[in-house]
Amino acid sequence: MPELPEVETVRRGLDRLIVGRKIRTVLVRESPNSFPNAIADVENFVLNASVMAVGRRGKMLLIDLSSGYTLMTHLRMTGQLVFVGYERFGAGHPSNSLVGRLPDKSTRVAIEFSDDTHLYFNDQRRFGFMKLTPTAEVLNDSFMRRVGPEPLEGTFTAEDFIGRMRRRNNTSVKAAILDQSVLAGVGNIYADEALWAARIHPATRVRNVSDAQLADLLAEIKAVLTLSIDKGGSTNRNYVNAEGKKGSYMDFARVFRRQNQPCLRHPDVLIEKIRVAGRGTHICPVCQVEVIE
DNA sequence: CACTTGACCTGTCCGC
DNA sequence: TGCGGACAGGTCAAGT
Repeated sequence: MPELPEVETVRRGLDRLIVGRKIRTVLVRESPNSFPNAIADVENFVLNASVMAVGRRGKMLLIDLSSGYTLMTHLRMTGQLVFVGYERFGAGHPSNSLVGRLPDKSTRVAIEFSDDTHLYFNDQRRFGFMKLTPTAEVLNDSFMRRVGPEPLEGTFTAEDFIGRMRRRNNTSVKAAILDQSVLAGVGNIYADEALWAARIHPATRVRNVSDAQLADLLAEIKAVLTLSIDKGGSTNRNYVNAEGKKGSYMDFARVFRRQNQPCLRHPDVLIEKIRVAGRGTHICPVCQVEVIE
């Protein structure tokens, strides 16, 4: 599921909902990925610790605890982090809502806070993980060492982006912007959206994209990520925020999952779905023409 | 080294 | 209904 806007939406929700709460119990369901740490570490460094801050780097969530440890959490394709407070007992919450049904069969980790509220890590496909790392060693994590700049930070310039893209001159421009070491946070949805906006065919080799086009592409990446954060992210299938609610960006999507619907620039032309870089890819065949040298 | 492909899992959808 | 296959928001380990 989650790309930068979805992970940032979850982060903002958790920042509001769990900071300051103290962990009373942690239940880990058998899973190859969640909590590979020794149980003793969980008991020593998670139980009775309080949540100090919730950060994000690319698609990685960083839940800092008062014990000096961080819960590094990656949602991968279908992960969810949902806080359940007291509302499940209150009026106005339909019993069939996700919040009302948690935990469920895809719950991998259940954290109970000392005030009887809960945080559930749900993950249908079990690609995601939650792992305990000393906060001082978070930056040594292999993902953290390799991940590229945050696209929405002002210090990330077009020159930086062009330089990083040029190292991937021989691959498709879509594969390049999906590469988290080039820049952080772009996934399949926003790659397609930004490439349509910049009028670049996703299969075009980077070497055949001009510097001016790359600068334009970065501007469109920033614009689409910003818009999506504003809409609470995209719910294509499973994504929900920290309150179990869906995002609305898909109502604004211009190409993603709009195959066989008209291009917003060319009402007579239908969006096509093709395969690029091993991923389902949506294009307007008129706006986006592959440049082959 | 750069680049591509398959694997990791579970669930859903589509065609027969 | 049932069954097989393709596909799904990400990343990494192998392969070429």
